Amino acid sequence: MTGVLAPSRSGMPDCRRLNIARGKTMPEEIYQESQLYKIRHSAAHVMAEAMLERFPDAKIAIGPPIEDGFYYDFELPTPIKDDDIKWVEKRMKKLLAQRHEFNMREVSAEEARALFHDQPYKLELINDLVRGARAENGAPMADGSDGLTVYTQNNFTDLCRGPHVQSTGDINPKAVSISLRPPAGAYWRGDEERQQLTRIYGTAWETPEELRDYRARLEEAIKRDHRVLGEKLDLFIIDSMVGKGLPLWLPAGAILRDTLERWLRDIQIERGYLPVVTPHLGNIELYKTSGHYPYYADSQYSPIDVDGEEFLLRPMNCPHHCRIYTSQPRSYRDLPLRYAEFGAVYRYEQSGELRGLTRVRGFTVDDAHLFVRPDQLLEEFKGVVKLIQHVFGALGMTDFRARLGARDPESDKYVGDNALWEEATIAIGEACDELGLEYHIESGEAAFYGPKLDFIVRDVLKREWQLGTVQVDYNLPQRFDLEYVDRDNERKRPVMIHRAPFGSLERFIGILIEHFAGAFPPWLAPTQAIIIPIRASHNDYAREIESLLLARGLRVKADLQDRNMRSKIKQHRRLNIPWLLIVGDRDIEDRTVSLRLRTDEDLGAMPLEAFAAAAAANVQAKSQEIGL
RNA sequence: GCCACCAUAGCUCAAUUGGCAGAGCACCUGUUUUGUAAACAGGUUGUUCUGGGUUCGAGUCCCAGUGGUGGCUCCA
Repeated sequence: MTGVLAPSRSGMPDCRRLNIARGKTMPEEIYQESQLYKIRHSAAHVMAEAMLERFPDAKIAIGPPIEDGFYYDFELPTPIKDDDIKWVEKRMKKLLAQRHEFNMREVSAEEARALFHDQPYKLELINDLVRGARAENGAPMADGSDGLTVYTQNNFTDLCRGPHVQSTGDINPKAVSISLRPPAGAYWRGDEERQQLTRIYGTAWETPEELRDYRARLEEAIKRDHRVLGEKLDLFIIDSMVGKGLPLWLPAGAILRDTLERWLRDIQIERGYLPVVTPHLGNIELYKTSGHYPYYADSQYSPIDVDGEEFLLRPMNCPHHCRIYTSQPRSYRDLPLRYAEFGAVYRYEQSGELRGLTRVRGFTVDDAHLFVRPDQLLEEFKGVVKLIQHVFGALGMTDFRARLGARDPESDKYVGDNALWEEATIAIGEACDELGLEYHIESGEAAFYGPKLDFIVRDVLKREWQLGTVQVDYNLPQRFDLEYVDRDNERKRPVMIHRAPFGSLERFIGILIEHFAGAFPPWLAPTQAIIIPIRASHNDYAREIESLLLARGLRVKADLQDRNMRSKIKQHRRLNIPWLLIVGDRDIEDRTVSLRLRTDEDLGAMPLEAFAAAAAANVQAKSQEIGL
């Protein structure tokens, strides 16, 4: 399997641009050929027409279809209000019902400029198209200098390559909405330095039923949002007095986190990793030496003065690990050295970027740095990829994409020798090929010091998040002057591999909560079983079971509250506890537990010892099933 | 950081044109002793995010700040 060149997320300024990268289940090419695509593209034009009626002085930018809908960007003379949106939506539906035809016309650059003489964004696009500018993915933005086309429906003409539906009558007004998502600011051409426009999002489907389903899917998604479940299941809070982006782990969440941490730590020890522990601060010289200091200027906190020396709250762990490497002379026989640490790091993130557990200001990287000889690079890299595949696989997380982040040849933000970059990029591709891992290459997604392989998943609202990552680095070994003495007694430079299978505990758990919709497999469930006595007279037996199961290493609790059994069942069902053990007279007599699963399946009475053994085996096996 | 929106009890939400701050769940007390999705009765719970302003009177209107949501940019 070879990598395919995929478009970068930004910089395709024509109106066919898709701003959300698509998963492999819905190939972009197929979408672009679909009727739905034409409907959404056309709906965007109709929305623009209605917007221009509401805001005659608005300047129009671009309006492409996206996943689940479309948007159009405008420069507005006044801020848009909810009433404006309502008006535009109503007007839009009327225009759709009027069955206006979409007419395509080829125009010369001259004509196009005349048509859009008062539309600066269109003029900029025309100039780029005429110059034969290429999008970042290398695709021509127009077929040739005279290939400009415009589409007109009713009183609105847009510079556009199409395709469109025949007539607005092909779009069901009841399958269109622009009020599901609020308007957003969006920079012209995705460039923070340029004008911020107002983006109006819409959604359009072939039938009203599809729109209804889409709304229902959104509502379902909210229910499994990790922030909603985090509160419902008492996993974590983010407290405004502690600070935004600084999550506090509650006991249940801390158990989940600790379970994952211990699991990965054990796997790593089996694979020859060595634990290290390093502090959360470091002298600023450390980061100047590593070269992170200027590169991370925007994302690190102000230095802390300690007796006249400056210290940084660390934004990454690698420099500390490099200093451990240099603390002793190293032989070729020592390599590879794999230093692992669950290392807390702190990064300044703009307030608007913060989000639940998936984007925070203090997080823990399940970090490791592998110091390897060049001849070990490929094998070690493969070992790391296998480890990540194992981690994802064990959790049933199959819905990810792998991205090979290569350097952007246009940019000068990278350090290091071109030949080494080339070599490392090829090595990563080879490793993936040998492991049968499907991936695609994206230029501009590399770290500043080297190419990387990232594992990317989508959350419930289809946003993409980078989790696991493996990065090859020739730069830090040089900056820290890392060496080993080779077989021939020559001092040589090792290569570094940075890797984090989870990426960060915070983000990973956020995604994991959504992946399981809060119903964790028993080995991860904060409470694995709850024992519910039917009457207070059964409390002693419940306590006895509790001790017995605790002694078997299970996380269980006897619910001795003075309330009836049915209300306890309801309460614990809500918390997604995998196993409910109901005990009454019959159970005491037979030394059984009556097992009810959180799926509401009633498995009936089961000998206590049999349950204990089966539950322990289930947890031991990290089973995804809760049936015993 | 930027654009738009939002903020009422622990949670989910009410409160007419500016006119006594409420309900359900949770929690507490009592009664009830229950075999698989909410027993009954009573009770507690508020700086209506904060600070100003307008008004006879502000949860409601205005300004500023804080926090949150959706998006952009950025990112583990």
